[in-house]
Parts: sequence; structure tokens; C-alpha cells
Amino acid sequence: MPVTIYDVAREAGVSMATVSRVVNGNPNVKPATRKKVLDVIEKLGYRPNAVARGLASKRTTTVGVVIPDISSPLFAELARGIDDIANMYKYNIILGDSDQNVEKEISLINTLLEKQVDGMVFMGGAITPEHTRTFTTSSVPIVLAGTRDPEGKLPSVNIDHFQGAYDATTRLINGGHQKVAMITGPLENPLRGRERYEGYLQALKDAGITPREEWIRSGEFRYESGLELAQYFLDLDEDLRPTAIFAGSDALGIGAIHAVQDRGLSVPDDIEVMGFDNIRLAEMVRPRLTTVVQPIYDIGAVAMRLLTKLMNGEDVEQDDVVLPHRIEERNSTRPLSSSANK
Amino acid sequence: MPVTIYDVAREAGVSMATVSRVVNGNPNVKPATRKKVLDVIEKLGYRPNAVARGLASKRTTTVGVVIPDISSPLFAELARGIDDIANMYKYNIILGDSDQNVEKEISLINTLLEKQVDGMVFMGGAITPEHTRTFTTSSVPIVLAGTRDPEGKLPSVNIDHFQGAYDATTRLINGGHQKVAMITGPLENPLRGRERYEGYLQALKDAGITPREEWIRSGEFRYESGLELAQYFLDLDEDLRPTAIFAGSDALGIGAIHAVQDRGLSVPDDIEVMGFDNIRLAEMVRPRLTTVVQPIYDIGAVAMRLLTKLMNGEDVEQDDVVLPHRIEERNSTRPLSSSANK
DNA sequence: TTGAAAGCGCTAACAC
DNA sequence: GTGTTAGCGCTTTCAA
Repeated sequence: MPVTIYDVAREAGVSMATVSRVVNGNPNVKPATRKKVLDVIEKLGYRPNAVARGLASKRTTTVGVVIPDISSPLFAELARGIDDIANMYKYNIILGDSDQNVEKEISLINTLLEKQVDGMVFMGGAITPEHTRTFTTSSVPIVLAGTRDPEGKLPSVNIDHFQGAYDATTRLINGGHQKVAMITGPLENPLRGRERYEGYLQALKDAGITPREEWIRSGEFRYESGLELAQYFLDLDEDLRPTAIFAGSDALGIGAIHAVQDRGLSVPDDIEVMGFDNIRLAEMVRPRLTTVVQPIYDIGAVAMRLLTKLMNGEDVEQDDVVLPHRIEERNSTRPLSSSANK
Repeated sequence: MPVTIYDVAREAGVSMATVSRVVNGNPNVKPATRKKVLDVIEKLGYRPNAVARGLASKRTTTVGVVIPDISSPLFAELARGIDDIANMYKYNIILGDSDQNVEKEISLINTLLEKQVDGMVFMGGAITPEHTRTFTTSSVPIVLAGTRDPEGKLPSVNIDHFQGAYDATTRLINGGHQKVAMITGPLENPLRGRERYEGYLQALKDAGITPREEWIRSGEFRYESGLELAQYFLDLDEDLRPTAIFAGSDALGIGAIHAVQDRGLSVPDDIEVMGFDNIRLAEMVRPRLTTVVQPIYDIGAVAMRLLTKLMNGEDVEQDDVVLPHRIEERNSTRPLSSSANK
């Protein structure tokens, strides 16, 4: 019983085509006709059926978003970037949590494709051959945000995680440290895990420091992990005990700060801590966390913008976007100048 | 050129109806036929078109979600609760950020309705007559999560904010405090703002304490606000200066803790702080924040569950759900026993 | 257990 | 500027 385009046409004494034209803002309608139709639409409370429109036009103005966990601050901010740009281009997003579980991811992608999304942004961990296979069956563009396709076929937007970790570690070393430890999440995670770890290692080597197995602990990218992993360092013998900790994520870093503080030690006086990501929390602890700033919102926004271009069939010069990162100096590290004369 | 149900039917030598039956798990299909069809589906890589299905069946298995800001920890967790239950019942969610802006909210609701969602969960601030009017035009059920309809017409799920604030304030008073201040967000917000404020006032009155204008500061429900508003108290004369602060949200509470600490004072020794909401951050500060626990995830989950019932046309005994709250004692307040002999 | 056929509400040529 | 007419890909009676 909802009112259809046909009802409007009849009531206004015009054809469905004309109603369709005014609804879609087609200029080829006489102003008088347009007004008449608009009045009837108003009067009848007509609401166009987007599903019917989608079937007829083969465009749904909806994009799919696969996200590991919307309740994670990092991903929530990414999602916000995506949604803002999506809206700007009149798209809505269908959002689904995957928990980085391959099976869920694949199933979600298929569901999204069945729902005829016009495109998709995918956030996750590793891109497996199974992902690639599924992506291949898609007739609509897909862009990766915060992940990269090992084969480099798919468009993506990221930062240079290796370089970020390298810079962070080097910064710590320049602060006078020789014993720089790292805590991280699963190394199986190619970007947040592996690349950051490699960057750390490389920085040590380039500084002539031999990495030690005792300086590297991995768990999850979570606060509790940071709390726990950092304890290990504090129990090490004096000569081995790290004086600086590079955390593979801010949540880990904040956990590390608290682990140190819970022992009655001071950050940064006894141990300096460096984070990675710059989630909002980084400013909401004491001391405030020095960290590698990743433009999280922008990654989402740029990914969505890239997707709109792809959906429009525009060529994109660069479809493997690398956004800049930088280190934000806060209080979990000592200022460089003063630590120089340490 | 994608393969359609018709292609499958032809290739399998059956009718579209039969293919439709096997795809939809209708049992009235001979096993042999089913297998044949399934094989063809596999072989052709057939993917049902959910848009066409939606048009024909008038069900999209999609629900709309209006959220103020997905990048806020509170709402992100609510959203996760919604999505999990939605998935459990085979629904997907279309998510849209409204920034609590009435115009955006209305427009979003209309878009969602055009997209033929089977139902909707709405999160926001105040429900204005304009909201009510728009909701009325909906032929699908709508449930409010974390908001209540002043007229009490719409189904909703909440906690008792007044009581939560009352309990929190009373707890502080029982801890030996007479000068209990409150910092809050906008009082125009009916539940998080107004009701919590009223609960605070009532608790003071019931304890025979006369509320003072100086003890109440309002800003936004944000960390920065907490930092700023709490400063005001610290500058008050000794006889007026609060010894306990009740924060209308955890973000505010954490800000207050830092404001106190930044003055070189101690929480809870010099000033006790109580939060509200129990976002994950509450455990990620030192001292850990004592707070009124609101079952955030569950509010989302219960709201979605309620929506599924409504969408199924099941009767629901109670459509104005009030979930329990409790106070989680952490370290921003002193234990009650020891403060008793203060 | 299966098939035929009539839509679902709209867009998109194409003709006038 | 406006109307006619096919579909879009599927579900759903209704018959058989």
C-alpha cells in the first residue's frame, strides 16, 4: 500500500517517466509540470523505492565496508573517515565486523556483493589467496584500507609502516638509548606486525646495535598485552633491561606505560615509551604518549575517495596510495635536546 | 552479463521457480533436482541478486542504524552489539553518522526508509516532534537505543540514568563527602545530560546537602571538557572546593583526574572522581576510574534483538526495556570501609 | 515435486 | 517535453 511512482503519475496526470524525471532532477521537464508533480509527491507522501531503482538502474549508491572490529578506536576512526566521504558522494555504507576471521571476511564480501554494492572498502589483516580469489569474482571495485595486497593488484591506501617503525626506533636511539625493546601484536599481521617489526630491526642494525631476543615480545595489539609484555622487560637483569620501549600500537604503549608506573618507576625518566598509530587515547594518559602519527581518519577518507573514482570509471594515476606519517613528541619520551647530554 | 537465475534454470533444465526453491532452502525439491541445480550454481558461479529479491519479496534483510558518531568509543561499542545480533539473525546494517544533528538525522532516516530497510535502530540525543513525525511515516519498526521518546510511544532500550547518577552521588556522599561537584555535558541532552543531573541533585537533597551553583559545570561529553571544567573547582576557596567530583561521562571523568593530577594533587587522596558509562578507557588510566557501569554492548544487542522480534511481528511484552546498572569500584575513589572512619 | 506467469517499482531507450 | 514500453532478477501464487 505504500504510494508508488505510478500513483503519483496518475494523480498528477502525467506519465511515470515524467515523475521519474522530476525525482531524479532531470532538467527536461517543464517547470509547471515539475511543480505539479512535486505537489502531488508532497501531498501523497511519496517516497521513491531505492530497491526498485537499484534493480532498474544497476546502481545502489551503497558501498560495502568490511572492518575487523568497529569497537576498536583505530577502526572506528577509519570508518568515520569512510562514512564522511561516502556521504559527501551520496553513498551509504553497509558495515560488517569480521574479527579478522578469514571465513567471516569471505562470507561478508559475498553477502555484500549479493546486495549489489557499487564498491567496497576492505580492512583486515593478511590478504590470502582465498581473498584474492573472492575479490576476483567481483565486478565492482574494491579498495584496501590499512592493508596491502601482496601481489599489488588491488588499490590500497596505507602509510609506510616499515619506515614509521624505523623512524620511531631511530628516534629512541638518538635519545641516547642502546637497549631499545619492542612489544608488538601478532607478527603474522603483515603491516602492523611484520613491517613494523622489520623497521625496528633495521633501525637497530643501522645504529650498530645487535638486536636481542629478550627485547622482543609479542602478544596482541591490546592494552592488556602491553601491560603484560612490558613486565617481562622490568624483570630482566640490569645489563639487559631496556631503557626504551617501542610499542607496535598505542594501546600496547599505554599498557607499557602503566606497567612501568605500576612498578613505581617513571616514564620517561626511567624508561621511555614510544607508541604507534596516534589514536585519541594517546593524549588521554599521563604522561601523554609520544607516537608515530598515522593519519587514521584520512586513510579511510582517501580510500573512500579513491573508491568513488573507481566506481565512476575515472582513471586514477596512483592506486597504491602511501600517506605520510610523522612522530608526535609528547611526554613519554624526553625531549631530544636534553637527552642528548645524558 | 552476470549469471542470473534464468541462466541457472536453463542450464539445469528446470524452471526458475525450482532454482529459487533450492537457493532459498525450500524443502519441496527432490534431492536429485536439488543436487543438479546446486552443481550448475557452482559451475556457473551464480550469485543471487539480493536487490531483485528485495523488490520481489519486500524484505531486504538489512536494517538501518543511525548513530551520532561511530568514532566515539561509547557508540562504537553500541554499534558492535547491534551488528553482532544483526548478523546472528542474518541481517546487515547500513550505518550512518548523524553528529546528533537533527537535520542529518531526519535526512538519514528518510534515506534508510527509501532503501527499504526492514527496521531501524536509532541512537541520538533528544527526540523532537520532527523526529516523531518522521518515525510515523515509517512502515517498519524502529527502536531507540540509549534514547527515549518523551511520549513513550517508541520501543527503546536504556538504563535508568537518573538512578545511576543518584547511586553514584550517594556513593560519594557515603564516602564521607559533603562537597560533591558534578561536571556534565549539555543539559539539553535528556538522558545523559538532564536525567543524570537530576539524579545528582536528588541525591544531594536526600542527604541533606544544599546543592551549590559553583559545584556544577557543564560543557561537552568529552575529555577536553573534563580537563577544563575540573580546573574551575580547583581554584575555588578551601571552604567551597569540592572533595569529590561526579562526572557525567567517563571521558569527562578521565579529564577530571588529569586536571587534578596536573595540579600535583592526588586522586583519590585529595579528590575522588566517579565516572559514568564504563567505556574501556576507564580501565586504561591511573588511577583506574570508578564508574557507573552501563552495559553498553548489551544495550545495542538488546535493541537489535527487540527489533528482530518487531520485524517478525512477534508481540513483545515489554518494549521499553531498562537494563540494570551498577557501580564498579576502582581506584579513583577510596574504598568505602576505609573512608568511613575519615 | 515442479512449472507458468504475474508482478515488485523503477529506469532507460525510443518515439512522438 | 512527455509518453510508451521493455525489461532489471527475483518471489510467489496457482495449477498441474
